[in-house]
Amino acid sequence: MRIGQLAEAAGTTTKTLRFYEDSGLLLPAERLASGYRNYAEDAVGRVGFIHRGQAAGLTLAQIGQILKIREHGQVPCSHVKGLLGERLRELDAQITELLVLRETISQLHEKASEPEPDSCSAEQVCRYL
Amino acid sequence: MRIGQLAEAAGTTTKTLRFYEDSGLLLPAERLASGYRNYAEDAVGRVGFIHRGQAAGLTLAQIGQILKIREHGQVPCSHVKGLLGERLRELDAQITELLVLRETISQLHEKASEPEPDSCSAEQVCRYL
DNA sequence: CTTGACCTTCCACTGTACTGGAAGGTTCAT
DNA sequence: ATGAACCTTCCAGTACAGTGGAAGGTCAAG
Repeated sequence: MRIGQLAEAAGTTTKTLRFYEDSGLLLPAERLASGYRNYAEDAVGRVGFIHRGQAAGLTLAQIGQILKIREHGQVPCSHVKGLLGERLRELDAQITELLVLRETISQLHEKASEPEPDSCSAEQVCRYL
Repeated sequence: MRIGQLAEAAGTTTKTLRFYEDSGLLLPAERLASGYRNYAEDAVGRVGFIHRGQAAGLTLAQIGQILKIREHGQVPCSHVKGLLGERLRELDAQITELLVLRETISQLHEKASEPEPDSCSAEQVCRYL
């Protein structure tokens, strides 16, 4: 199948597929006499794997690592487990941080809603921040 | 004060201060005969305001808007309130999204921890994703 | 008079995941 | 034979908030 058909089947664009090849996520495809890329059926699965990895919050670099391990004939299970655990810890930290920030902003927002519409002093930029 | 002293006093770098000037967040400073920037004392407060804005999750562009309003002699209170409200809604959406993602990854991670260390099929890249 | 710390401008690069567009080649239907 | 739809490569740009470095000017101390 040509690149446009793969893009259609995998739910992405030809631009993105070429970008994935440049990034080492897709192996360089076989070429037709015309120079067109000619993909095997399993390419759809590979792109699907990339999408599932992204949905799990992995970066393309991390997904690339998993793919490389698989290409070397090894099973990436434990590596994947490590990545997922790492991602989980990052997420927890990120969520905590955002909750703290939400609290801060919520307080500032309430303060800014108080009925005191005059007298911003000239020296400071804004008494709410 | 020269740029290095302002950077020291405000807890940032000279690079960043010049970048702020280029971005319109700091007004072009007065120059000494040597060409060196010569800042007034209140510049420290202005940089502090930028930092507080960032701590509240505003972008430099949004902080720049507030500063511009102030420069035009107006009070930015209601604008700031609007920005904070907007930021609050964005944060809530972001937090919700991350919690969903956390749940997804948590499940994948548990699945990857199950005691079934053999039999990754050859067709798929990894049975955990 | 030179060394070192400081300053100036300008250009390019960082990371992430693409996206846009130009210039040209291929394939197929009409 | 010509037009549309597809493909190729390569270069550049997006958003964000800076950071790195080169080439050169300034200032005080030794």
